[in-house]
Amino acid sequence: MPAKPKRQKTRIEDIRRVELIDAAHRIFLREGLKGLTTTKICAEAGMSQGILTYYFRDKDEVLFEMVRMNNRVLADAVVVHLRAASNGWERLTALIDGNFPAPYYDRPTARAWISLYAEAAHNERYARLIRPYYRRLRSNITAILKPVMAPEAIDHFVRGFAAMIDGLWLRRGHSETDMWLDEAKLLLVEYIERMLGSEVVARLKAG
Amino acid sequence: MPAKPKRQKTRIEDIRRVELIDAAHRIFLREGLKGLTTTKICAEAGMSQGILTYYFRDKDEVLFEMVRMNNRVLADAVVVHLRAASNGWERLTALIDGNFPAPYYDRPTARAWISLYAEAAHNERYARLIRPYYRRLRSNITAILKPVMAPEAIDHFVRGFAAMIDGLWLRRGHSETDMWLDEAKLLLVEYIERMLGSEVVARLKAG
DNA sequence: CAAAAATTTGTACGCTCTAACAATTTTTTG
DNA sequence: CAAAAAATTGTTAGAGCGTACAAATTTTTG
Repeated sequence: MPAKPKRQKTRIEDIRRVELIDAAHRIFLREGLKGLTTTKICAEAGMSQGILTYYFRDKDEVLFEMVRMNNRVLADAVVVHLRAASNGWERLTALIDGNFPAPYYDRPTARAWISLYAEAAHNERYARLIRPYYRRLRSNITAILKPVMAPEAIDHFVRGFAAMIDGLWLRRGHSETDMWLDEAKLLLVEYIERMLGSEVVARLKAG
Repeated sequence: MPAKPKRQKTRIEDIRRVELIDAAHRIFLREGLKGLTTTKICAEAGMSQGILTYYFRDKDEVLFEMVRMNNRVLADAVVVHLRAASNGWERLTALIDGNFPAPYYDRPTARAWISLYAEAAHNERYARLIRPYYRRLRSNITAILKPVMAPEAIDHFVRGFAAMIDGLWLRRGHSETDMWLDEAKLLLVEYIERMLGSEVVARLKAG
């Protein structure tokens, strides 16, 4: 057996994979999970049918890579926001900004992700794809609130906060006019303020 | 042309339709919208394949009737709760009870309805099926709050409240343990209390 | 430049689903 | 009870899907 079974790979493999993932992402936003077929992905990428299974095991691997890429981008954005924050309150609002990225809180995006969530409900592999998102949200909030709140109170708050975030995305997908970015962010800020109470908020703003 | 084109129908048509709708409902809760196929519906009802298109135009008509039946049952339950309420505050909590019927706030139910919502996002006919639910919720809340709040404030509140309800259902579908009935109701009651403020709540409880 | 490897194409198989429908059985009617 | 109507069955056509794969093309290698 050779010491170097794989030589330095040409970059074309990486290029094609990214092109296909991008194409899948466009279809996904446009037509949801149901409309995401191999034929459409390849056509959108300007390639022929068979190429997909040459660069990926199957269609799901394209989808999974797409979701992972998205999660990574979102998580990085949150980190950037968090770094810029100078106290607990700003770190909380940074989480809001991170979960509602300005240009992407639109109906197609909301619709697409809802379709993925729906599938995840009956498919464990899809469910595993989504869980990291919540784990990170939970751990971020917990870290921020730990200095100023009791653990059980934090858990209770996180459950409500997470539900609110999900609900605001769901409402966004439901109608073109029923929900919009500023309103969603305002509702979340109000939620934090009223649920934590002015005393905790003051302490958050202090440190 | 005869004066009576349709004579007194035998009840068997109504029986079969209900049986098929019930069967569809069981499949729907068990496997979601994606698992709801004509073959499975008929098998579940103990009939043969072809019978479905004899009593319904197509599969979607079964689904639509199923949803309409469900909406009717839910709406009736809300009305019962509302009748028993003696002031504004109780009417609000009655809405909560109506939207979270004790034995049905479980994972299969949540999953199933999420799958329907996902489809509605890309299918206008499905979307029309769901809208009445929100219209009723909105109009119920508005009627309750009109005496004690400004119209714009009511709209703002309703958007948050509706998002919270949706989010709590979404969270319920996501995991077996992350959300449960008492916690969901508590979060909603807290939401109302904190968002409306003690003064408005006091006035609601007064009348 | 020729051989080998990598890349791309187009086709085709097997699967699942919906809806249509002829054929059959059961029930009602006169 | 026989004819007509209603109810039910089982099959099948047709469309869309994912994936496998042989063949063709392009690029790399020596």
